[in-house]
Amino acid sequence: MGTQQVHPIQEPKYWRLRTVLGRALDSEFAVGEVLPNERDLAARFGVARATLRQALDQLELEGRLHRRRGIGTLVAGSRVGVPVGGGEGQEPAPHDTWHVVDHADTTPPVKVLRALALTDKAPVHRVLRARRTRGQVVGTEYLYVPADLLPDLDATPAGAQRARAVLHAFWELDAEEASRSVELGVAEPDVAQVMENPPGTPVLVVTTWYRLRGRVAALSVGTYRADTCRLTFGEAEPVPLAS
Amino acid sequence: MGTQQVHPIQEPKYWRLRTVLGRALDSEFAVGEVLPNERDLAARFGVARATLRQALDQLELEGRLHRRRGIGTLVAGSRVGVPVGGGEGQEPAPHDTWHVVDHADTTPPVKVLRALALTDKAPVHRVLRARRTRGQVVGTEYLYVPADLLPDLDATPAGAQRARAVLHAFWELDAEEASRSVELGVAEPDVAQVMENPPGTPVLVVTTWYRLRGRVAALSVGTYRADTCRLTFGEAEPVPLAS
DNA sequence: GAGTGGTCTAGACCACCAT
DNA sequence: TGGTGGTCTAGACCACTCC
Repeated sequence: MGTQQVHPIQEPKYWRLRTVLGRALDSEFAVGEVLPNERDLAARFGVARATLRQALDQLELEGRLHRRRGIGTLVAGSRVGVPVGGGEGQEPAPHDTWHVVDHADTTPPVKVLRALALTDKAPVHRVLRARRTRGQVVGTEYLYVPADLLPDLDATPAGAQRARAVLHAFWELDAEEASRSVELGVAEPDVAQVMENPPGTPVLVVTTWYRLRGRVAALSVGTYRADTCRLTFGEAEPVPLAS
Repeated sequence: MGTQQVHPIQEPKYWRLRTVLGRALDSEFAVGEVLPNERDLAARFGVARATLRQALDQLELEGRLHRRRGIGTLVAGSRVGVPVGGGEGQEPAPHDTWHVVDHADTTPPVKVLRALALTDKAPVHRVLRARRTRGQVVGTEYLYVPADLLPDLDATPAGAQRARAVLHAFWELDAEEASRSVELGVAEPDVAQVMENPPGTPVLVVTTWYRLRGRVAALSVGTYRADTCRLTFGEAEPVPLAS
């Protein structure tokens, strides 16, 4: 049988490593436990450190590992469910809170301007909030509201105080959440800083269109840590899917 | 001023490169255009190829680039919106179709068993479908239905034919979509093959719980290409957010 | 065969954290 | 001060695609 293949599909080393390490995480490690360091692990499996790191990158994308510089590589627990809408009767749990960070009148990104059908001269409120679950910052949100939607807003306060005023005024408009989308992105430095995360970290970007009197009135762009978050829609899941 | 800092925040080279290349994509390249090859780009920016590739990895995560072995690195268009639920009146567009691939009676993953409150002895239907949008496979779905929910199913057909029979029988139950969640994952080899994608590609994993007569009756696990998909909920967005 | 991205190596140095 | 992960280098070879 001279045509027998030793490598049936030519599986890369790092993918094989990912599988092996993943099984080890299931059977031999507890959540929060620290793995051997990368140099030792690489030596143990007979690969270069860069190859070992490729395998760890995969497991980190899956939310099964956390790596902290100066500390080590830790086994992650299951992701926390973060309600992002759809469930109309959802009352916020006490361990799930918003923390208003800041307000600005800066010009929004071009994408936002286009979605709101505005020119770059139109004044727009931008409110930055951070979302905390069990003490951990899991995500941030930029809310963009055209200023002419809130004519009765007094101009005196600034910063977080003004942000709260904008939020309350916007809530009183009772705009409808018309649509929502989720896609993958990476954390820009501004949100990364709020999320206590390095820039470039994978994030889930949630865009919400608000409608008022048949028109797109406002837009919010939420950014959630992809490593620790599982976004939930509708009611909370009947049974947790923890591993 | 001897304490002046030359590198205020010590920005990594690959992050700076990502920003520079990202701007170049906006201003100097058209969708579908091929970038210079990695060796030339690395030389042009005076970095090692591995560093250049780190920057390209980031841009690929953001869905701004596609890399094809043997071809080159191409500028990606905006992501395609894929409706995944919530919009009750959503009629499927002609360019958005499901293609039933296969049926199996294999034991589901442990996570699924636990969510359905089943033992690993209980027979469960597993239907695999692929979702196509404009000729491109954008995602796959495993639907898990306990066999005792479909007692009237005749046992004769097999493969895709049986899969369709299971789907129709399940639809007639008219189960309620109780909850839904989205998280980040990587493509396992089985779904990667259906999606015409290499294993390890980032994907958005959509889990849907179906409820029937107050009980969790079935579960579906959808897997969508994170590079090309933007998942949409509710109505289609009023204004596309294309760049 | 020539050109592309994908994988892998063996090293080096840096930033961060604990002690 | 020593250990950790993060970054970066300069190469090599492989798999795939097109001509």
